[in-house]
Amino acid sequence: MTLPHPNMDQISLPIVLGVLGDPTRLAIVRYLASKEGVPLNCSRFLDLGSKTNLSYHLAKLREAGVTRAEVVGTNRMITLRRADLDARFPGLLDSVIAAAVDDPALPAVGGHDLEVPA
Amino acid sequence: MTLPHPNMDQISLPIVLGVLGDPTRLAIVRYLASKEGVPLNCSRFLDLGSKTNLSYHLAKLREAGVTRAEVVGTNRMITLRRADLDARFPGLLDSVIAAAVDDPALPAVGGHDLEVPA
DNA sequence: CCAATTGTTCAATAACTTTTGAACTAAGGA
DNA sequence: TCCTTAGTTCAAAAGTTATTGAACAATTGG
Repeated sequence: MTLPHPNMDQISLPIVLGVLGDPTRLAIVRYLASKEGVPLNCSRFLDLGSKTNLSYHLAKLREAGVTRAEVVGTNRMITLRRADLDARFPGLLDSVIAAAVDDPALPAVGGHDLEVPA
Repeated sequence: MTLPHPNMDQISLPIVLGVLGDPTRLAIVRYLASKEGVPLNCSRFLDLGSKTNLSYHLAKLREAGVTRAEVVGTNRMITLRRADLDARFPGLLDSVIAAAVDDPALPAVGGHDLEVPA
């Protein structure tokens, strides 16, 4: 019931960079960073692709050690592994996120903010 | 006689990350960083692969905007585009290089330091 | 001019990555 | 229990990337 994650010292620089070298995954990371602290479930990202495709990209991010996925009922709550990444590769995540925030070519998540109903 | 390079505003974050997401190319960048200021020709990197394969990887780095290649006689002198990368993605190159320096899994360049003969 | 040096290009192949749809599992609510 | 919601797995197809060797081009030095 818990999903496999690398532990901190198993996180590899080339693998992390390779995984981040994809617009869909960079958009996921950017969105996670913009909602840091809030755990988000997978369907939050459906703007970026089909359910199956997101399952694939989210697995890549998790297996690389970029995100953590917690199983909560039928949901998987996704968070950035910021502390681990900062410890392993100081400054890397911050600079990637800062650059991603400014990148108009990346696809966007959101629009249909279902919260705050009335 | 001059090779094609993207100009600074054409350098793309996902492409740069993708290109750096390869151990051979990361090793090239790490070595360039360790010799910053010194322009190096391609054969400096032959420890990392065949001539043909290096030509491929060096072209990837150049086309992504990570390196600059100047034609000098029959040599191509390779340098990191540090100023451009720092301006476009502040902190990114520094954090990647710092992490690469500490990565024992990356292949190494050097050993046969031909300089300083006697 | 000839030969050596430096690096590129080309075509082939091998190996990986991305995307898709259909089928599936697992939990939760009516 | 049955239905819905959330997400995974699998296999196939499509696309991309990495690696190789042989052939090529350009410059330099003898």
